[in-house]
Amino acid sequence: MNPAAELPLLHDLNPDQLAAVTCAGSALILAGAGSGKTRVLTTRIAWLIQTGRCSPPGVMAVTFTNKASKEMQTRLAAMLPINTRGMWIGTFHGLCNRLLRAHHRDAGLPELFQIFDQADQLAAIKRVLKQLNIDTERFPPRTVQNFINKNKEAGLRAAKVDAWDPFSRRLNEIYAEYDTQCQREGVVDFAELLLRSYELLTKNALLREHYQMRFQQILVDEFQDTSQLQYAWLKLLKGAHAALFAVGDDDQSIYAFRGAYVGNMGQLMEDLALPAPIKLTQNYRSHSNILDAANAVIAHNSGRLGKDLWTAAGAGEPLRHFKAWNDTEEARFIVEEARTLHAEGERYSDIAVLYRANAQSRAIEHALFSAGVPYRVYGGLRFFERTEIKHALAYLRLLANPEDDNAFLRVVNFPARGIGARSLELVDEAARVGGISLWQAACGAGAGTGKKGLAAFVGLIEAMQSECAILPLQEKIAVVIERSGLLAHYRHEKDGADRVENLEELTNAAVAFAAESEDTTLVGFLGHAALEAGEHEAVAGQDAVQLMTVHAAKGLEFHAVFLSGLEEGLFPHENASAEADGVEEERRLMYVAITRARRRLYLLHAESRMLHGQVRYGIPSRFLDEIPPALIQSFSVPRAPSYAGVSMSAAPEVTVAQAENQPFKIGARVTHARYGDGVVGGYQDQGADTEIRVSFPKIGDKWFIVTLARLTAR
DNA sequence: CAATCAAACATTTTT
DNA sequence: TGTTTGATTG
Repeated sequence: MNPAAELPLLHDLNPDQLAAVTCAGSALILAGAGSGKTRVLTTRIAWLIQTGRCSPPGVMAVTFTNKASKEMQTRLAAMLPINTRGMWIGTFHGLCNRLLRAHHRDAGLPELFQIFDQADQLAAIKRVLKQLNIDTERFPPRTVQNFINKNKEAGLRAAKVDAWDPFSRRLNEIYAEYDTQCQREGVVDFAELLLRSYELLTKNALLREHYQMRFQQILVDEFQDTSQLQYAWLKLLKGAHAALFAVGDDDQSIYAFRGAYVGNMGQLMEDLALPAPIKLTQNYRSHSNILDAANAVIAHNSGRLGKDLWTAAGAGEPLRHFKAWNDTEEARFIVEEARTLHAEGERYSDIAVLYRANAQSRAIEHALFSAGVPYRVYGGLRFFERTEIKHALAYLRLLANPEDDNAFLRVVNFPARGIGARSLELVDEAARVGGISLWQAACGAGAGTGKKGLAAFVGLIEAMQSECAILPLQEKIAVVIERSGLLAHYRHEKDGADRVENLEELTNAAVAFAAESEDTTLVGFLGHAALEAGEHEAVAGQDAVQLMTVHAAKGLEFHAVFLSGLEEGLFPHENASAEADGVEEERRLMYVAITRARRRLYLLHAESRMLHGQVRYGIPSRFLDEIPPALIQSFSVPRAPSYAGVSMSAAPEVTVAQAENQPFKIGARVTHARYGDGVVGGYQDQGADTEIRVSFPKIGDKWFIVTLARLTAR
């Protein structure tokens, strides 16, 4: 036994984990799904420090999500008696932000530079396009945004981009102008955070050497998702002597479309002359039937680093493959099965429904909703992305940095204060001619001409500025949402109650931020808002079925997983076949999906599915065929071909089971599990299902599927 | 300026 | 099919 294993913190690591944790120098860890990756990462940091191999300030640990970085910090705090504050633990973007804040002058940025999120970036691009008088039909803002981000992620400034054809040349001109605008306004987008700090370290030898000296141990999570620029950034920081500990899984690389480059794994081995990756293949999550299925599917990919997952747990249940006639039946199956599982003692929150595309959630939500089964959909708008919050943040940004034209435009006339397109055009003109910001132009216009609205707006911002100057963060926010008129505006709006609540919640967010980060500055909070859009997760304590895309499920696990829509064209998605290695990436996505399940996995496919308002007939996904049949139990519900979607010519079975289809008389008083008392308003045939309309006094009319709705007579 | 309407459109999205 | 975007209109 390795003497190192005497340390309590290394107890019950398996041999591979132990080898990874205690390895010397740089390493690539190939960490399969559910193999204890996070544990290895945090234990290594703790081990490095406890054995005196590294001091806390010598550690940098990089993740992709705030969630992952928080989890790492929490676990470390539990393992180490010391404060983890000396370490740099955070996301790529968070750490770059930190670097640029500390050296803003060297990076050529104003002290209070602001961060654009995707939406801000898009708005800024639209402004550039307008200014350059560019036809947005030929150059859609999204295309421009992709072009800019792709190039930044590849480390290329506009001057370095190879643009030969007229189209890319024009795109590149827009890129250049966009960057100029950002620089003028003192804002950086997400990709810019990376590129700017990379350039800072490249150009500034003193700084580079300082950080290379400081960080002796650099650890990276989800290494397969790094972009080329991120990898270059890591290598730069690593320098000649530090150790780079990269943990990742090439089989779970599903973000190529966002610039992730799996090739970095092979490149790392080559660059650092590493012998072979350390493979963590023991899975602590799933039964072997599930793992065997995952292994079999992913084996169809080429160019893998290569690994098979195994488990000490038993075979477990077979996978269940359900063939539904259509998406409605698929959804109904999920509901019934979820209810059964729940009745058997499973918590709803341990059940997940995964799908390839968000649009698939609707049918499932509808069925769950009608049946009164609690559920939660991941992936909607997050807190800091809500319009009312963005408005409030824009006011705050304007206070911190009046040059921010994006923020200016967002709030100059919101709430409406009589500043129309005409006035704004004049301001815009003045700004362009004078080479000044909209804010400066507005100050001039407000004072000089008789533009009352503008003068009032300028006065308002200035008043808020002086009023807020000495207030603590949360009071600044309170003042801004009040004085700006945002609160009043939403209070008067009919459906504004939620928005008012969110605005008030913003002050709480500020308090929480100040407490957690010990940063009480406005700019600190704004950075936090841009880099951490807020939680996506379910409210703790609420027991609900989890609905999400397969992408969103990465890193999560559930007792039971329903994988819906396993049809050619949907999963693998039809667009994927056009992309290089597209199908292989879809297969990795399938691999991620399968490995989410602990005990039970349902594979669902529907013969016909309503897609974009049209019935589409799908053949079962090739991925189903790639799973050994011995692992699968297949079944379906026999059904007469009377469903309109299946056969247009078949006569509808109107006379069958009429009583069962319409269990309540119209006008009957019923009670619903969720909505309480109501009155039956009518019925409607919806393909295979009959729907019932119930009027609730407070809520209004609701439609339910008769066979699913939990209605009782009263 | 808000409200309404037709047209376009619909993978995935850690920051 | 359902949502989002933009253009038109009162």
